[in-house]
Amino acid sequence: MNEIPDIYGCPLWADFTEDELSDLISGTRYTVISYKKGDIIVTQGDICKYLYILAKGSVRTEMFTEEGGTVTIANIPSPHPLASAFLFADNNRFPVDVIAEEDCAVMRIPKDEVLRMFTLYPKFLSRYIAFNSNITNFLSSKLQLMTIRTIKGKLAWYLCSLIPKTSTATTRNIIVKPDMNQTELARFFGVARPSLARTISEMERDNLIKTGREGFTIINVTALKESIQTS
Amino acid sequence: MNEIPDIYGCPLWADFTEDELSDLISGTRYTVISYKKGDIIVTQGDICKYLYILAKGSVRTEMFTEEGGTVTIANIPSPHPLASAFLFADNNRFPVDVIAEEDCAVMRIPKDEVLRMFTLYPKFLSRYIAFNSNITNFLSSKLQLMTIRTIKGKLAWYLCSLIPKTSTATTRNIIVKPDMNQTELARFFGVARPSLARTISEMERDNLIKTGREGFTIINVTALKESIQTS
DNA sequence: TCATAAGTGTAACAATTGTTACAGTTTTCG
DNA sequence: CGAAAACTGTAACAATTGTTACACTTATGA
Repeated sequence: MNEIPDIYGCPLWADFTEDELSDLISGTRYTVISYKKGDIIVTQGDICKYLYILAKGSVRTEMFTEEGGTVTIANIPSPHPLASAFLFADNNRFPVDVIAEEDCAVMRIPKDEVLRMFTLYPKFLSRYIAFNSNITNFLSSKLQLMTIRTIKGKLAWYLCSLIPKTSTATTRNIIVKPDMNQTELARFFGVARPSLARTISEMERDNLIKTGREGFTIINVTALKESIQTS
Repeated sequence: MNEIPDIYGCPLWADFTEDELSDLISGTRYTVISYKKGDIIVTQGDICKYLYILAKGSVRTEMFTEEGGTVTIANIPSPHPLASAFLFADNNRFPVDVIAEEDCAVMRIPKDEVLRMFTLYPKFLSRYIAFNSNITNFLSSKLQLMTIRTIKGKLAWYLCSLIPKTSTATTRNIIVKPDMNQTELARFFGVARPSLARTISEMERDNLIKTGREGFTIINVTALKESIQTS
């Protein structure tokens, strides 16, 4: 395990004790491959026969990280699985290139070994499924947001999603506070920052919301929800 | 099994023989619940403790329940799993309401039973993982498309994705043929049909592509790829 | 074959968002 | 505290896309 020290934090065995992990790894057939900065690790169209775990370095790709990962061509840092969703998909080809952004070490576990690990370590199976499920959930909500056409709709959707469940439908003047500032919110929505600011002003003018240091105040939940338009 | 005839075609056991499926189902603890049209099957925020398989009817998922403020996300036909990605996710709460679009029958398998089925039927496990992986891949490519801002970029991305792998980067005049007409393509891109037609005209005018009965002719692959902008 | 439906090309105008620039406010940190 | 940085509000203008309408072409089926 000394050769691959960085994989401890990998979400696939995040909740394992050191002994469990040691047990899991030592009984598994795998290879570790090093890449120089700029090397192509996998090419678009390659068939995915291994579970790839980035142990060192970072790679450049258009894939998604587990949570908060953006659509952009982003650096996936180690330790992180690289292609967990392609290994068992019916179409198991990489849709993108994966390129070493710096010197990398990649742990490569054959598909049948992964299946064996599933049967021997139910906890690993759970984590694997949970990991992919998390990605699905992240992508779903991201896609939901993207299908809303207008900035007004996106903001309304987002603010509504922040309403505590204890509120009733008729509650007025609900205060919600995003954990992002306006600039981050604009990037999250995929819109230009001044455009978001303009929309906020308009919604304030139309008495849908109020803004202040405490966050956003939703004046009329029903009216706000009605301003969500998906097409 | 007579009570739940429609689940045969469920993708989770699409490749099972009738005997295998019979074996799988008969040894499993589950309940079948009927809903009338309009019934709420699950509510946003509910913790997902079961694998839900829609055996009869169809459902729609909505983001918000209050009258007037509903946004339909998707219609799901039977037989289809309803929440396979939420059952094992770290945040295992439904993000949406699920409402019966017509009279429905839902097969409900407890989480621990699903785990037991995984260990007893590796084939079922494979299908379950494949199913979720397929969803992830579908969502990824959909989201990738949605993040391209311009119609020109979307079309360029799509046409490039249709280029056969045998073509080299320098090949010119590649003919690709979408399996959708212009109207369907516009809906696929999430844009208005006349807007797509206008963009096609502009790209023809700019000598990026040609159109004809045989499909699209990509005049210059490199130039086309450069017109993909993700922002 | 011919009437009808479906699909496509185009134009004028409206609506929305992006871009750029700048001023005012708030936060951070030496 | 006070300067610098980060953040926010706003405006003018450009770019893109949506909406609506209509003519034309192609496919379909009685």
